[in-house]
Amino acid sequence: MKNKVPIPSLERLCSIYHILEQLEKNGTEKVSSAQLGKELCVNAYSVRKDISYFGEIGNCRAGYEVSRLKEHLKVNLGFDIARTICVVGLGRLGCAILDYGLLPESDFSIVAGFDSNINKLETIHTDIPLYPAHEIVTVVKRKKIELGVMAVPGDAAAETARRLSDGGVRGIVNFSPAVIKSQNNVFIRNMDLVGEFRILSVLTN
Amino acid sequence: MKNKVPIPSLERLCSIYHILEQLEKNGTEKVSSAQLGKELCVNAYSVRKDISYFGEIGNCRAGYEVSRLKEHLKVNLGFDIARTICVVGLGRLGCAILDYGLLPESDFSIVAGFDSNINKLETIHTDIPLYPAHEIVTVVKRKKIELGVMAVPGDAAAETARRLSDGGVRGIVNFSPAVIKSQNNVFIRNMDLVGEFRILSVLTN
DNA sequence: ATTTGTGAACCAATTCACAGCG
DNA sequence: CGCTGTGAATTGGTTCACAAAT
Repeated sequence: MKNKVPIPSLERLCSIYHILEQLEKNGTEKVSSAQLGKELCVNAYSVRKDISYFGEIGNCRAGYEVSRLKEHLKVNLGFDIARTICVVGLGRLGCAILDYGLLPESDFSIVAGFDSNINKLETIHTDIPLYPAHEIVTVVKRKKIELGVMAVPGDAAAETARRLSDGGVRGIVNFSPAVIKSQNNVFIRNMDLVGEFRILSVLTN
Repeated sequence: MKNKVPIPSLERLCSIYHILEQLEKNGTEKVSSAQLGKELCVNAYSVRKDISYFGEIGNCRAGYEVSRLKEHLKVNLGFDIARTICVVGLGRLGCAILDYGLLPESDFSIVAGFDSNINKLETIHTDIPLYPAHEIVTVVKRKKIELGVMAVPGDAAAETARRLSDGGVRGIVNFSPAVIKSQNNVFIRNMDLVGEFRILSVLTN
C-alpha cells in the first residue's frame, strides 16, 4: 500500500506533519484542508488526496482533528520507529550536523561520526562515537545504521557512498556537489547548496 | 522559451552541467547521452530531451563535445551571469556557509551576512560585511542582492522570509525546518535535514 | 554504423466536480 | 450548508520509436 503513494505526496505529507506539530504546540485543535493548503502553498484538493492515501480520518463538518491526524500520519509514515544515522566528513558542516542532530524531539539519533583524518577525530568534542572513515562498512554493519549523511568533499563522495551502501544503509543525504550513483536500492537525497543556487538562478531568469 | 522547460528537466540540466565541469577537468572531450544518463541514473532519452530544450548542439555520430555543451548550457541556464547572495543566521551552519560560499569557481558571491544577535556579529571573523537582521530590507535593496540563504531557527523563519522578500530577493534557500510561504513570486528551495531524514525514512519502510 | 533530436504514446500526478456525511 | 473523500478529466513529464545526420 505504501508503494502506491506518489513521492511528491510523501514529501508534502512530511511537511503537513511538521505543520501539525506546530499547530499542536500552539494548542490548535482543528484544521481544514484549506488551511493546510494555504500553509503549504498548494490547493486543498491536493491536501485531501494526500491525506486520504492513508484512509479516512477527517470529519466532514469540522475538518481534521490536529492531534488525531498527526498520530495517524506518524504511524502511516513510520515516524514512530526510531532511526539510526551516521555522519561522514567532520568538517565545519559535518560537526554542525553532529551537534544539531542530537535534538531529542525527533526519533532520529546520530550514533556515529566518521572522518578520513584520524588526527582530526581527536580534536572533536562530542558524546557521539567517532571512527576513521575506513571503518565505515564494519561500524555501519555492527550498529545496523539505517541512514547516512555525507558532508565530504566532492572527490570523496563516490567512495563514501560505496562504503555506506556496502555497510547496508538504506538512504543517504548527500551534501557534496557530486552526483551520486545509487547502488543496492539506496535512496539518495541531494542537498547541494551551489546546485540549489543554480536552480534558483535559472528559475529567476 | 525558458518557461517551457519542466522544472525536473532544469534540475537534471544543472546536474549535467556539474558532470560536464568534472569531465572537462579530467580532459575528456566527448560524451554521449548514454554516458551522461548512466552518471545521472536516468535514461539517455531524458538526457537528450533535456539538452534539446535549448536547441541542437550534439553531433550525430560522435555525441556531444564536452566544452561546447558546457558553454551552451552555461549561457542557456544563465550561469554566465554573476549572482549576489546573502546569508541570514550566523550560527554554526550559517558561518560554515559564509566560508564555503567564497569558492571562486562558481559565479555566486556572498556579499552580506545577517544575524539578530548584534554581539555575535563582533565575534565572527570574515571579509564579508555583516549586519544586524533588522537591516535586511535596506541592505538587500541597496546591494541589489538576488538570493538569500536562511540558516535561522524555525520560529524566526517566517519573519526572515518576509524581510528578504520585501528587500527584493528572487529566491531563498531555506535550511530551517519551517515551511515557508512564498510571497512576491520568490522561489523557495527547502533544505531541511530532518525533513530529508523523514522522507528517507518513509521511502525505506 | 552510431548517436542525436523529436513527434507520438504512455504513464503519473494534479486538478476538478460532486457524492456523502455530519 | 460546509467540509471531506474520491472517481473522472486534465495537465504535465517520461518513455519510446524512428527519422535525420554524418
